[in-house]
Amino acid sequence: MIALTFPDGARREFPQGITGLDVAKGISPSLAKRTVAMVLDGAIADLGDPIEADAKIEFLNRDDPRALELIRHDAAHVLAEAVQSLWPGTQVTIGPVIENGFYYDFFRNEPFSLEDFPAIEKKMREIIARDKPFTKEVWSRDETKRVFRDKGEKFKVELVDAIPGNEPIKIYNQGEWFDLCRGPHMTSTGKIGSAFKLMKVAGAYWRGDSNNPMLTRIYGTAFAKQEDLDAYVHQLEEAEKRDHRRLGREMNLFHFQEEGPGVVFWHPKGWSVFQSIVAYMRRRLAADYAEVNAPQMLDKSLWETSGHWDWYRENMFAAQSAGDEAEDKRWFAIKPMNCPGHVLIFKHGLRSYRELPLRFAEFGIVHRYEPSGAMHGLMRVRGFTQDDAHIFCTEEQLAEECLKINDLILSTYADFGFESDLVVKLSTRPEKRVGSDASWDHAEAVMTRVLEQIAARSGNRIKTSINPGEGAFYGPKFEYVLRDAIGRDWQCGTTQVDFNLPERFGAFYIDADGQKKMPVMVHRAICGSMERFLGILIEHHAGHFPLWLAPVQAVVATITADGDDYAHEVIAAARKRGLRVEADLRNEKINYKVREHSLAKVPAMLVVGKKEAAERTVSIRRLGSQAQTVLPLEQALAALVEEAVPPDLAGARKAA
RNA sequence: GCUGCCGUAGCUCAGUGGUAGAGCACUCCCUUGGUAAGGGAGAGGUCGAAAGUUCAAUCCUUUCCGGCAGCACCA
Repeated sequence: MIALTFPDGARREFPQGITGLDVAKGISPSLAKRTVAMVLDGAIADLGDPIEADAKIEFLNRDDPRALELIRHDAAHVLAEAVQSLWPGTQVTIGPVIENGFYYDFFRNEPFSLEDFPAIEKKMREIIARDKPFTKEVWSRDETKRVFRDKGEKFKVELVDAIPGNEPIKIYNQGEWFDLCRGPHMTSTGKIGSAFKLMKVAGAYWRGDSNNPMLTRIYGTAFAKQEDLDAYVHQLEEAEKRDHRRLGREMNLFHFQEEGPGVVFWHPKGWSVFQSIVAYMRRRLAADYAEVNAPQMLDKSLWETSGHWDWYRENMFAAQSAGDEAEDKRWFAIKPMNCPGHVLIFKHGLRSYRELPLRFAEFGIVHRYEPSGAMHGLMRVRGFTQDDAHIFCTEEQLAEECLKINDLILSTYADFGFESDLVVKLSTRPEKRVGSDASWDHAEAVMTRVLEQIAARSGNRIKTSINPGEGAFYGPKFEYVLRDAIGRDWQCGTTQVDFNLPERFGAFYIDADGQKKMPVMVHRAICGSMERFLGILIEHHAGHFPLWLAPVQAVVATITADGDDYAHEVIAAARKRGLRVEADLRNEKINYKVREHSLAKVPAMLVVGKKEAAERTVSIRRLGSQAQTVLPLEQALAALVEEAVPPDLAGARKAA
């Protein structure tokens, strides 16, 4: 006999090997009917599994959040069956559940297209309506391979070989169709319900390796209830509305064009926001960093010294004199990183231990030849500005410097409105790397300790994790990940410890004992790429920038031409106070103007007509609100000026 | 880079084997209107580039360039 503990705390004995289904039936037939799976000691299992030992048991119905994964996984199986029944000869591979749904990868000479979706969905509905039970069998390895080989499913045969020897080979049947699968599944296909949808089709490499054949992947999603599916589809539409590429065009911030793949044409308004961010960063750095500027192009030999020519050449641009007659035809590499330049600045002249830590910051523009398929608006470009810095310090100063950087990064994110759901990840030594194991051991030990301190200092508000093998080739790194308003994660900041570059360049300082010593070098970025960070901000705010960032903070719009003189006065007064304002004195109705500036996402409209001119007031309409507030001019401007103070200055003022 | 899809006016998109259209934006005119589109007229395109098929190509074919989705990549 075994003892099962139920969620209400009740404990009952059952014969060993009883199935979850029989336990449920014993309680009530209706429970058995609505249960799709069970949870044994916290792990989801097939309801038909025999229970062999004492456990806590819980029955899941399909509305339980934990069942969502099962619904999606089952839907993936049904998708595969539907595809194979519509296109016999198509090979099935894998079909896992992912964050917002599921996918299934197929091998077929003719790829699928969106036009195939209605037919596939129809077939899926048929299979679900049949409501065949999912039944599990355990097969022998050889048997499994033989069956799949006979069916021409060579990918499945490979999968069987990849299953560790001690694990059973499980086959799930759903009527006639079956699939190799780890499980668990619900009791029958009918439990999937009708709230599913195929989303898109794309290529994907077999087992994620670009040397392998390309498969066709069909993405889908499924929910317990139709309204959940509708809400999800709606959320996707919302995400599309805040796509920074669309907003960048609509708000006239920047553009791209064919002649410059992956490089940004910044328009006046976009550049204004960009410069507001840079100005903010400069203020934050003023106390501790010295800003420098290293050359854009340097002789190839320097990149050989740094190791980039060997390690990073595929991603670099190179340039030489364009003149046919030019004598000097040597190659210059356009910098993909700022670090070598900063090492050279450090190396210029003798450095004393008294100067350390020495912190060089640069808003350096780097160019990287990114794979064409990687480029994506501002998020992934070939030319971008880093808020980069390199810190040269002693071994003893290293941990303290990392913590100092941590404080700077976290407080910066907070100022931009990213305060919760921050994660710091430590990436450790990769397979391809430079430096001795001893120095990696040491660096990782220091950074592991710092990581613990980061978590502790934040009162465990900051989550931490480890990315094994994801470090840079020259050292371990911290990656700072923030979450935007619609729940997407972005890795922005990074702190990297480097014991490679100082050595390659022979950088040293004179220590207190008069001896040469090699400094430790720390690379760090906060926003990462300013372009990308701005892209994130656009999507985070859906284009509704806070006043301190908005390129045009207010538009002064007249009702009729009678207001023109006063409007000029208002604009002059606002500009005098440092506000970025524009005039709209066009011969258009106020409705038209309101609509246009609302679409352009101008935070404030100051409407002036006869009345306002006579009373020396303005009628304020804020973006996103229909309400109008009439205030005396001075008062209105003072409020806007106050609101437009950047968060660091506002914070400093409050502290004072 | 790989797979698939796409490329027509500044933007969003129709369209045809016989060298092009709409709406918005733009310019001008009328209108001076109190908080999300007043009316009229005009201007604007080597139909991504090159080669091929054809009497004839924006349309069919090939290659290249660029973009989108996903994969791989993100040092």
